[in-house]
Amino acid sequence: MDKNLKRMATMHRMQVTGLELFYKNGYYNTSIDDILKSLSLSKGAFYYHFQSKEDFFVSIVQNLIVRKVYSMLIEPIEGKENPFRVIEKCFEDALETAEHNEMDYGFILSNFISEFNRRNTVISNYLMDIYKVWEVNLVSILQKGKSDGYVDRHVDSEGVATYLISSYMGVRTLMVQGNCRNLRYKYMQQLRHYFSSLATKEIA
Amino acid sequence: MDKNLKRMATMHRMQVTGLELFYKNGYYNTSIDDILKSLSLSKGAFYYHFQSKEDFFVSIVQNLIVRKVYSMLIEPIEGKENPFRVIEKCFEDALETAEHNEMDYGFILSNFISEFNRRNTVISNYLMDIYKVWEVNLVSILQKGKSDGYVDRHVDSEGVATYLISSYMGVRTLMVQGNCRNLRYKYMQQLRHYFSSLATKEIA
DNA sequence: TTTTTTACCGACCACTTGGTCGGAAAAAAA
DNA sequence: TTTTTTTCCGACCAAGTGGTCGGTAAAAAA
Repeated sequence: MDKNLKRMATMHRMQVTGLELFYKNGYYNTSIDDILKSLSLSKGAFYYHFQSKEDFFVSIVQNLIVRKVYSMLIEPIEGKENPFRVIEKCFEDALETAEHNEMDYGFILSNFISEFNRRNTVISNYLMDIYKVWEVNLVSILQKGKSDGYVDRHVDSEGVATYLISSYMGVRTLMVQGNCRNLRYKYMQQLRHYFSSLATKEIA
Repeated sequence: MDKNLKRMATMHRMQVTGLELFYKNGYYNTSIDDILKSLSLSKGAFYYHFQSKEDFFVSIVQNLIVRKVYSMLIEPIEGKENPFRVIEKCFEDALETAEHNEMDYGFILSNFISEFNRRNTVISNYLMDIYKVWEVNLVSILQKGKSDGYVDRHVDSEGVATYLISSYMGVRTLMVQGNCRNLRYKYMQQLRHYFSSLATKEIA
């Protein structure tokens, strides 16, 4: 069941290069030939492993994109500390990584959600699944933050999660055009401001 | 200089239909033939009026997209009232329009910025020009809000503008996937929350 | 060793892409 | 009316597009 190593290896190579180009040029602006050329592989190899361009992309979403988002935005948000500080740190790190990445083309998830919105519901659904996990994760950490006394009890966790995701997706889109450092700084500052309005009002 | 009415009319028809399809399917996923077919016009007509697909799109940006963004997000933000209320109203209206639009494919400006990010700098620049006007407009109304006593003097207007634009672009992207009503509600609620943390701390 | 399966090649297919061009209606100018 | 200019037609082009398919090395099984 795992003896098909060659198979897995080739598929993985294709997926990695595929994602690279799809992310860089967009799905519709990247041909299978482009990917094959940069891998020195042939059409036959591609259609031996994947049924179609769409099938190929779905496999990329489920294998690579999912992991990227998890490791960058979902897994770092855990622990019993102050959720505001945790999210802050997570976003700051993510933005900093993007800022220092010479090859940044925006937030991968948001880019593809935007590109496939209403144009390919199959792919859209897979992408939205990742989004939902992220959202649920944010909500749960905020809820825990309430019982831990960090988050004001009147706060609407789902609303906050939506707002956080929205704003993050937005800055990431803007950051591609340059001026990242400034954008990140301004964004983080306002994020902290926003958070401060959600924290428990201490009388200390 | 304005006697070329026929010319202007045909060009306008092409631009309107072009924008429709570009917005719906994306630039790279829409061919000139698609547009021509839905207009019952020929290639000759197209290349008589426009030099290339790119030139065509630029003209759409400068003639149609600019106006859409202005009328929806820039012009409504004027007046000497409380900037928070004005922006709130403007965003609420914009989101409501989107929500009730059966043919909504997201925020037009953000969609194209995302699609052309780093892939076509010429078009990107024209799009970013619109973004900048929007930003400047938000900043100036916030600054005025300070002297009018609505906005706390310590607030970083540019930071707020960035945060506002980011979050707006983000929700609009999310709204395409449905659940718009809920998203809009949650977003607006958090926006108000955020604003409340920026308002002058009255002791009344 | 022989046989079978896996993995890959690359010519080929029908179709679409952005773009060109000679010409012809239609409209305006003479 | 004739001439000129404007507007548009549609056949055509080279270069792709996603996808198929008969074939073939290499690896695994017999």
